[in-house]
Amino acid sequence: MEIQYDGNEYLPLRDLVFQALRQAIITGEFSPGERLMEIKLANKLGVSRTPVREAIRMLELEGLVVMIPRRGAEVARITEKDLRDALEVRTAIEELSVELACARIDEEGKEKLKKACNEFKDAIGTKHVQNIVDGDVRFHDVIFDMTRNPKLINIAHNLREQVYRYRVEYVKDFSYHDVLVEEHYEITNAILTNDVAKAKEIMRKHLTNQELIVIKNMRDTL
Amino acid sequence: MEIQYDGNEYLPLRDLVFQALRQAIITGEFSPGERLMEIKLANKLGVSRTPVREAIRMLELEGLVVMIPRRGAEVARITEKDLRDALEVRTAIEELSVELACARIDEEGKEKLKKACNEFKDAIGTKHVQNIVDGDVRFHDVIFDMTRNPKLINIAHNLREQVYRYRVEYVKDFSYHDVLVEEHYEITNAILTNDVAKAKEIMRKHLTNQELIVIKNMRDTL
DNA sequence: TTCATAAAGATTGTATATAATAATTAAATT
DNA sequence: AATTTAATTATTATATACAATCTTTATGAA
Repeated sequence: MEIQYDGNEYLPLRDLVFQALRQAIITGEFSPGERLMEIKLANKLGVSRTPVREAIRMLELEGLVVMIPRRGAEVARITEKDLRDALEVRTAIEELSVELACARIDEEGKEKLKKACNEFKDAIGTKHVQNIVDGDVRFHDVIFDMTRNPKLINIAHNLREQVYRYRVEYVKDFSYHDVLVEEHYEITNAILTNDVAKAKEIMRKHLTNQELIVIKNMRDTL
Repeated sequence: MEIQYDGNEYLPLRDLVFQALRQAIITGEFSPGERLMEIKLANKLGVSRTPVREAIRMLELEGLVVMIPRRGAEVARITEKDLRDALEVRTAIEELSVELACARIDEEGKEKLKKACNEFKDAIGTKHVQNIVDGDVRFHDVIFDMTRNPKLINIAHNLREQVYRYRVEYVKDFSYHDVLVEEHYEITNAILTNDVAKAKEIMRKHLTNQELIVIKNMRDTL
């Protein structure tokens, strides 16, 4: 875990700490249930307790840590129900997203979508988990961006974060890779041809598939 | 604005400050664009800057304040686009809610729903704005609760907060009151008879109506 | 007057200090 | 040995102190 200074822009330490801690949590560097102790983290990151505390407050609202009064923060333990709940909402958000994307897409959006779809296929080709996850994130992000609705984007990102750890597990199972690519292409074509109903239908199928597999993987892991 | 100690439970100051500030923002005690200065708030509430700062961090993630680096926090200015964006997502969330409510309702839920629906009618009868707003909140909360999905509930509450100020304005216009009561009854009946399609349809209409009127009111206010 | 510049003050950002509470260990008692 | 109690340590919660930056006011020159 390390603080990343990004470019020349000014960013308060709390934001850098927040990003560092978030990254560590969603990638699994911190295990669920693990306590986040301020002094330890502050020393590790080379800052004082103040920015660490503020970052933890932010992670709490993101749902990535839970606070126990007078005891501190610990990494949120994700239950199967939590996963189902998040995916239930996420499905509705992603369906809305493709609907809005169909309505608001422009030429630039079409190019970006095709590009992201092809790049995901390439990422699958590398058989490298992080590449694949990143490619998937970027594909869905292109669709989110086309909604031009920052609040929607915010919620979608937050829901993704909450299940990120288990989605990575999912991608490790190579047997689903071809289906994933196929579904992305179908979604892309439906949006490009403005077939709203089909786009929503496939997106729903895409996420339902994921849900089943992710939850199965989760059970196996435990 | 005042800190409210709630019962015997222990709650950190930051949470009390957070609730006090949130209340002040959504009720309009603080105007959009107004700066939130730490020392001033700390003195007003009789605490130090630390819990105030932490509360502001939380409000930032809720979208109720925006941070300008090295300048501090100010109450979020809500544009017409912000309202549209929030209501766009809220519609999808509320449609999902009635769908899930239909699937997961039990006897206790049915009673609660009928009760909330009747109490909303009574609240309208009082012609008292705060009563009406509270009654409306409780009605929709009963539906949210029936989803048994805490993440959905969280998101729904957050979206409500972001437009609360303007919804109050909306309720002040008495000419829509009868329609509101009628729509609540229709939604209630559709859920009780498990008519998912109708419940979703009316909920969508209910929110679209609101959107139009709230935005009209907003334009008039400015 | 108007603009530019400098000084003063106000405010946030970060660090540290103190207080209150929780967790752990050691001691004492049964 | 097991259990309770006391003492110690660790940790969070809150308050304050200091540093960096922004804002405002005052001053001077064109």
